[in-house]
Amino acid sequence: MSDRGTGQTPVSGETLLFLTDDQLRRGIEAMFFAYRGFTADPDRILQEYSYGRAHHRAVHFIKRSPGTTVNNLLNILGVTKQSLNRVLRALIEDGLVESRVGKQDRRERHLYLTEAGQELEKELSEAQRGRMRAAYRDAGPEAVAGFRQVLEQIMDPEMRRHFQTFKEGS
Amino acid sequence: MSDRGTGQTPVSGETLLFLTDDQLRRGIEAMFFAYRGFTADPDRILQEYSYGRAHHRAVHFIKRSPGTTVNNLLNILGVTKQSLNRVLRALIEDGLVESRVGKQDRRERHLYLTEAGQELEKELSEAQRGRMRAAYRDAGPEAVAGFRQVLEQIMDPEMRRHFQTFKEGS
DNA sequence: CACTTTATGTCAGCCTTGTTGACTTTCCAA
DNA sequence: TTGGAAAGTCAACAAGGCTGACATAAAGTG
Repeated sequence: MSDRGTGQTPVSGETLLFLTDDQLRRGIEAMFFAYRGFTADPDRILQEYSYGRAHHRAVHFIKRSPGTTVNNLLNILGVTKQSLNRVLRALIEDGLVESRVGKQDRRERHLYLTEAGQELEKELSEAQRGRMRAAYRDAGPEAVAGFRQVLEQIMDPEMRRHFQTFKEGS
Repeated sequence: MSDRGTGQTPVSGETLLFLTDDQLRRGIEAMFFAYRGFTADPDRILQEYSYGRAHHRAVHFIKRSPGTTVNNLLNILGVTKQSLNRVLRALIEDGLVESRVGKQDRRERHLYLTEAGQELEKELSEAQRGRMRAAYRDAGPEAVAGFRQVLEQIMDPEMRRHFQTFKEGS
């Protein structure tokens, strides 16, 4: 151990070794490689339907919060309305998503998955969950708790808010 | 299948509750939101230089393995040579990366960061490490161990090979 | 009622970063 | 000497980000 990297200085306690630049770099690379795996299975399925990750994200969060408004989705996904609209238009035209005018506020559009949309969502999420389930099982419950804990800390506060909102809500 | 279709059904042992569809969904969303945070700081810096994430990735792995070949980088990054070439060309033209003809095999190009390249890399990685360090510190060493363990399981076997190669190498 | 704000949609155009395909040059190795 | 691997280039294209401008309808406000 000793040095490693450039910015190493002796640390006070041995317990802080996990904060060295080298450990952090490994964490960064783990995130990079893991994210590729994380998206690989849905990506393959999406290709068959000529959709992309953007469609997957929209479908996922509509499934998660049926009746969500366009604006809400915009905030969660962190893209422009033009970008999201392109994706939603395709999903609506293809009959996967239904857009209903709001009852209280008729300016709003509430988004729902159709039967076909539910099916695609199921196919995508089952593929993605399959990999996650295997990873969780191999790593064990304590590792999973740590995994979730660190991920939550990595988020921007605003994203964390979205994440935690989902946690409680339903 | 029994459970984990749509909702929750009793599982065999209480320890398996972390494998429910809902827990998996939370993990999936955590990955999504965390990855956004993970890339946010470097993205901001890159914008100032009119570079993108692709440039960051190239710079990161050249820093990690100085003298690596284009082909090696291609395998790690998982993109086409045309795509990587565009990025490398820009970095070379801007004087951040140096491409040296191989001595044994003169077809190969070995890639190195120049002084300027080192500087950009440092700026980017310090920003990214800063967030990771804070997350690690808040979560603690045991959580970090779990985090890394799960991420490694999520990777494709080939990516895991790359990741582990880096782990040992140097 | 008039005015403003909000939610949404849409058009046009731009950028990055990925793709495929075709082709060339270099040069190692059988 | 010839085949093929490594690298680079050119062209064309697509997804999915972005900005800016503008339209519409509905809600809110004075």
